[in-house]
Amino acid sequence: MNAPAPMIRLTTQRQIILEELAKVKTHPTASELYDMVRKRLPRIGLGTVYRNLELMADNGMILKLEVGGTQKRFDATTDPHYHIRCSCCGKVDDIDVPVIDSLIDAAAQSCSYQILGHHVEFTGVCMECQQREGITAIQ
Amino acid sequence: MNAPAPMIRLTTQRQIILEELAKVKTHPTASELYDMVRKRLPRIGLGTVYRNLELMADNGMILKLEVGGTQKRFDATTDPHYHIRCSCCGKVDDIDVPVIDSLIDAAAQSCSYQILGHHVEFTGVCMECQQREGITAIQ
DNA sequence: TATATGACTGAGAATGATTATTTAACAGAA
DNA sequence: TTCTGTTAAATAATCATTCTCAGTCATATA
Repeated sequence: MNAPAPMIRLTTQRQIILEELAKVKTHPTASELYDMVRKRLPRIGLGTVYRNLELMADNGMILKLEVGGTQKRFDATTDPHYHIRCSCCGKVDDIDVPVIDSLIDAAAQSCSYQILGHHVEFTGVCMECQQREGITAIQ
Repeated sequence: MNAPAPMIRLTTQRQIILEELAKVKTHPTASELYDMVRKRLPRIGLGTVYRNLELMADNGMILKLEVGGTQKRFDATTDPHYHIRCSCCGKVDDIDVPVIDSLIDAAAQSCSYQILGHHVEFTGVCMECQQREGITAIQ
């Protein structure tokens, strides 16, 4: 159903984007990644980063996280896992809750969509934001 | 932790936005809602729709869905339920899969976040898009 | 080695969604 | 009424993302 992953060439830009993404445990946005990559390739364009992230996601080399918040985030770890997003600072972390494969079957039985996948996103307040809240006492 | 819902006045604009939202089973975006509301209030501004949707969501009167895709969507049904999004046309529907409350506990035990909630989003291809694909044999 | 071809890049313009700002109208209290 | 704060409409501004285009690079082939 989805396009069968047309092989792509691993250019310098793509390689470095991939390396920088794999280097971090966070799930950077395109522009965070742009900043990271620019330290090694100062002349790279933001468009190139966007274009190649999209391309690599289509190829299954990386994961595009379409979670809440205003920006898309990317993840070098492609095996299925869930995420938690801090509703305070927007940070996204992996969360070690077992993936429930049976959800797919349940979904398939209760609607006419052809199911492709699922994702669970938790929301919460990260440790840093909890502490910061504690100090300033609120909001 | 979250602000304790400052009561808001139910102005004509707010009432009509709410009515139009409740009227449909889909989960319209702000601009879809803007088009719907304009049939009854031709002079309403897009900003007003955005402002009031945000306000009503903060108040717990409606649900703001921060699901994948580029636009936020809104839902007049506030009790917990999951959604499925068509990866082809972007449409979002409710899905009748039982909500798994125990996920919250599992999450709480496996990370240091203070958990606030969770959401499951399925992706798939809706009936209309399946049929359209069948015809044009596709993509 | 020269050259043709197509994939790829960087720069910047364009787009689309959302938020902020400004000014005016309005509701309720004094 | 007059004051004060809330809300609305219009519009400008912002932000993320995508698009366009001219130039560059990799590869293959003559």
